[in-house]
Amino acid sequence: MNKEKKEEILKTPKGMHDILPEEGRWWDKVRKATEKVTEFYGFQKIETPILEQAVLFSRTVGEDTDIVQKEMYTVKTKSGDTLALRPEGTASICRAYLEHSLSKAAPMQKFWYEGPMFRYENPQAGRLRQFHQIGLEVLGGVADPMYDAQVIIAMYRLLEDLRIKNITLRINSIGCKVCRPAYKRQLQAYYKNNLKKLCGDCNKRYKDNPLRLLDCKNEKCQPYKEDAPNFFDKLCSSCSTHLKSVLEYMDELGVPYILDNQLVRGLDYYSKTVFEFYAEGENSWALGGGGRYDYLMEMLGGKATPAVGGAFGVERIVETMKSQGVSLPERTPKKVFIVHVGDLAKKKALKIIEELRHAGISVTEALSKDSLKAQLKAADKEGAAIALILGQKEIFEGNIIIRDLKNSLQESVPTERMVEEIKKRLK
RNA sequence: GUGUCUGUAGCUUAGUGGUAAAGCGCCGCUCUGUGGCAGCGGUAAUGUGGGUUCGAUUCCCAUCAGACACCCCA
Repeated sequence: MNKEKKEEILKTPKGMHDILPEEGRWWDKVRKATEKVTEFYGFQKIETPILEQAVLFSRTVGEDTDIVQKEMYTVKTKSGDTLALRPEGTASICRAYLEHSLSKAAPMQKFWYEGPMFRYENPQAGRLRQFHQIGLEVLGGVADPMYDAQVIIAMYRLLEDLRIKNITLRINSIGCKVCRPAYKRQLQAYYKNNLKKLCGDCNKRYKDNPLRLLDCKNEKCQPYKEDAPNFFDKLCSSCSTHLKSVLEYMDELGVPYILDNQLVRGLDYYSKTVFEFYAEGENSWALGGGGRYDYLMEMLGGKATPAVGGAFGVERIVETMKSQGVSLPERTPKKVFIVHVGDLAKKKALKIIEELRHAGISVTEALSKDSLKAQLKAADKEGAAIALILGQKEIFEGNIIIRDLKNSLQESVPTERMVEEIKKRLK
């Protein structure tokens, strides 16, 4: 194969990465912590396909959002369906919930998921084309702010368990279909006369998504933000009490938060509570976020169903753990290493490995090396405690040498007593 | 989609318009059935394509990839 061809083939697609064993240890840590937290708070694991009907996302995430318009990977199947690599998890969970009529099983259910998500963007810090999310969802029941609080607390505890420091929680309410449109109009009315003085992005926002006007970082636009109508004052009474009780729960649980009226989430399906987690002073991007989405099921043609959830970016969590100096547990070396001398012993060694497996003793080897020296060196590097040495002489006598690698003492024992002797020494 | 910077062994980094260095790693030898230490040796690289030049890893252009930022988001 010529060189250029090879260069092309041996490359992950842009913005997508292999997770090599060393990196994978961080992921394992996150996974284990997630399993513990979700189990404790009663979330059940759910897995959905990575590909879904593209319309599932355009309906829910929003036809006009960047995620759908510019960032979705779509695939035409041979039968003419348009599928999409999922850009997020919530829509799939809701689809499954409706498809299998899960609402009939219990009034309220909690699910969690993990897996790769895909967005076609330019990669940069904390942003990839294939990234992984861990998400929690509470579906059904009533739109009780307690559930908002539970999702938040579970996510908060996960970050704590992972020893992430300076966790900042930002909360806001983006209202409901009663107060949000009214607020949007007021905002537009307020900005209307100043459009010429605003940046180009804000002019677009004015039309498509007025809420984001408050999000602009352009200097030109800052002066106008101060006097803009505040959503807190314009929330309807239902939204306003909902937000208040979520905050009360946070106070009750001792979770610090910042009430951030500039927090606006980019997905259409949110209503009322929205929140994001940051590792303050570490990165500009959020570790995760979420909110309430009481209208999502209806968007999919189902019955109106209260729902709230949130998701973390696994890569972002791992990055933060690394930069904050979170430690990884020491690798636990295999205790027993088998060494052979000569071809006959090599064959016999394979059999001994099986014997040890039956006895529940895990063992490593470097049977590809032939010299005794090289094998012992490898044993040392593995950090093994015991080396089993098997050569012509031992096979002939029906023995095996058990060598203690710490103090270099060794003893030849009959093979029948091998397991027993190893167990004695490992204690 | 836009902008800025970067691309040298497996990893971390030197360096030069004229034979491309080192540390770590890996393999081996010193030590022919006994590891850790040490000494010695070996392994392996200028992302890709083009241009300028007698000669390019170095300069120029393109491209790809990466980093960072905008946009947006996990």
